[in-house]
Amino acid sequence: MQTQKFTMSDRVITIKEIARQAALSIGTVDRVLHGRGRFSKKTEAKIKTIIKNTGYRPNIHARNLSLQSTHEFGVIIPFSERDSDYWEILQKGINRATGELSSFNVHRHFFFFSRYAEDSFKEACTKALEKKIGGLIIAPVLLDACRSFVESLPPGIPFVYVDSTIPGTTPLACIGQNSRQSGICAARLMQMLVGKECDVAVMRMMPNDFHINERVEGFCSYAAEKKSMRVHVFDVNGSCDDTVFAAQVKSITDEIVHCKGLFVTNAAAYRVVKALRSNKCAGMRIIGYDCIEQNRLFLTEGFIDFIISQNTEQQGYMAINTLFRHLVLKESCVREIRLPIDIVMAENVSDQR
Amino acid sequence: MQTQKFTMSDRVITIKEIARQAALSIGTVDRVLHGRGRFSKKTEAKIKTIIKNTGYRPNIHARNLSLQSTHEFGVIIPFSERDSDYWEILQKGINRATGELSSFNVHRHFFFFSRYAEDSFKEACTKALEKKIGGLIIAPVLLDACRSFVESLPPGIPFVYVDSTIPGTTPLACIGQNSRQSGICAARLMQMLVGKECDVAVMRMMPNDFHINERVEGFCSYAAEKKSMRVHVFDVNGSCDDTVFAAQVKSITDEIVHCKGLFVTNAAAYRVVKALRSNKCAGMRIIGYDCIEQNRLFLTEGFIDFIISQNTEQQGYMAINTLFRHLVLKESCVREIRLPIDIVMAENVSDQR
DNA sequence: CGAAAATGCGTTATCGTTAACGCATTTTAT
DNA sequence: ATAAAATGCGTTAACGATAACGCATTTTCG
Repeated sequence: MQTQKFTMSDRVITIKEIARQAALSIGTVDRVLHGRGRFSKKTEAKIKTIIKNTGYRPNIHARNLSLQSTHEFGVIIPFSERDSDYWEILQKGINRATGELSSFNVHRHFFFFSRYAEDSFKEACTKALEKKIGGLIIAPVLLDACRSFVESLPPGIPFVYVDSTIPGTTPLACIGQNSRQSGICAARLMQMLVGKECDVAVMRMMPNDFHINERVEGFCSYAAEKKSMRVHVFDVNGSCDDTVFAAQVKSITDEIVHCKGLFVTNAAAYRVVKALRSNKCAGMRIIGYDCIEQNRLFLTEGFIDFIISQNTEQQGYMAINTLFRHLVLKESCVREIRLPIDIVMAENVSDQR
Repeated sequence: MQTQKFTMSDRVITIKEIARQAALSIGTVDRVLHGRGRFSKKTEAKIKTIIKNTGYRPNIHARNLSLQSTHEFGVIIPFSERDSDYWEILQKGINRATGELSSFNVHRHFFFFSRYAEDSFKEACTKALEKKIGGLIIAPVLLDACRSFVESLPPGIPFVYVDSTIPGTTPLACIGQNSRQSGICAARLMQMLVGKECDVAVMRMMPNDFHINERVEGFCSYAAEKKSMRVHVFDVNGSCDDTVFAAQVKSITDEIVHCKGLFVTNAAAYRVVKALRSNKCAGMRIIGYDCIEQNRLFLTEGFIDFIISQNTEQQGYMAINTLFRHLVLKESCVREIRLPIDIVMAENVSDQR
């Protein structure tokens, strides 16, 4: 036998059982449970007491069977521009999760915006609301626009932040990584690569958002504290095409040529490698972010030494899962999920997601 | 509205719908679906055709509601002995998964055995079968005993391997890590720590199972290929108490004192650190395995440089999840799950599971 | 040949939750 | 004062899958 029926002694508490104990009908119990009115204060108290004492938990199967409902989740994230293939990985995790939950009729709808245009964000939000969505996953990269959106959100629509968070707002959960600590990790690894008493360059990718600043700060503070590497920070605009990008990199080549290492503060490490390739910076150690395909390739080929992974796929997966547990299973959830800082190199990239 | 009812156009295929198309009753359809006899070849063919064409998938909620069943999973793993606190982490993952699945009445039952006693393994297996279990999670550390057990298993009881696998057997899935590759990772990291042209020691923990041999092999082959470190392998018995263990380590101190690094091939790194502490091996770089509490502590305190994590917690989680998806949701699953090789150091240990 | 067994099917109650509906009372408004 | 509205409850039909039960036919076998 693969399964066992409940025995009598198991005492599963159902609505019927509550109704029996309260000497009322299941209809009344149901109305109290859902606060749909048509009951007296006295009955409400009586039933709620029984619910507490028995630890009643509704049967999800019966609920879902009865409700016959689909669950539509909205996902408001930047679309993949040149400097943010990153978001594609998040989509993968979201798709994996919704795939696993297809039996529950969970569906996701993407609403993309441009990180550089607040209006496109607002438009994405409007479209999401039009879709009669049950919950939202939001990448709060545009702080102000996002804040005013979530504050205007009708109550009862929960939202989960991925990537970062906005203080003072009330998400169901926020899922992210400790950016400053990841910068510290990068510095530690860099120091191992180049040894102490070296010059290293940091490419602060512009526009420098919250994460990027934190990463730079973490990196620099480690170097300062350990009195090891001399850090030189350069600002590079990442929102341009490859030619312009390469030109930018080339223009600072002379200043970084004496550096033994280079820390690229976002997923653009592969672009830097391409730009440097034909140059005199051969042998320079490179640490970057995010396990996107191009970075993986350069890792295995030895052009990039380390990639710090944000576990983005897992972030997407957990975001959907959090909404699911809250909305479908009606369970409580963890409010803050910190994902580990994954260290990826040529030798362990293959099994990395 | 958080949810939407199906519209007419959605065309959800139910048993009733199949019965209608076949001009039969739902009872007959059900009997065909479950192969419970009492139907003609002709009706069987007719119904199976419709099922294929429509892509019918049973509604899990209705099924589970109707079956009113609990799902009992057996977990056959070594108990935590001195040298394998490792298995406690697996338990954590298993408990996390079963916690999340409590709404589905999924329960796990642990059956522990000693890695050093085949009889205790057989006893654990017998007890598991007595419990009328629907599926099994097995740590196949005792190859022969395990092989003959799974071959004698009544068909219909699926089993999932964690930690490693046994060729030639037919598990539902096997979940593990590429041990050899993890040894290569360790070697790469070690080389970064000590530089080339160094002596390093490997503590091959005995009894040396499959994983441990693979790790050693990976480590040595990297060193040989890169023509970098000179590797010295020492066998150390891990299945003894701290005093005896320390004595063993002490007895080889003279031979390893010139080594700049030490690679401990299982979770016992913290024991080695303790044994070396009062000794002359200060400053020796240490790389070990598994994120157990004692190793985490020594990481943060700087006595251990790197821990290769097998993601054991996740292994436990995925094992339960695999059984769940197969037995409860009746979904197909991935046969081989390779978990990433996680690199843990002081700077990223805190967010690591 | 005739009783017993097997075959091929339909009908129905059940699982727990939901929500529409119905029906007395009681309260509110004109 | 009286119609209209609100209150407080019970009843019931879904939702889809399952499996027990029943009832004709047909087959098997002594």
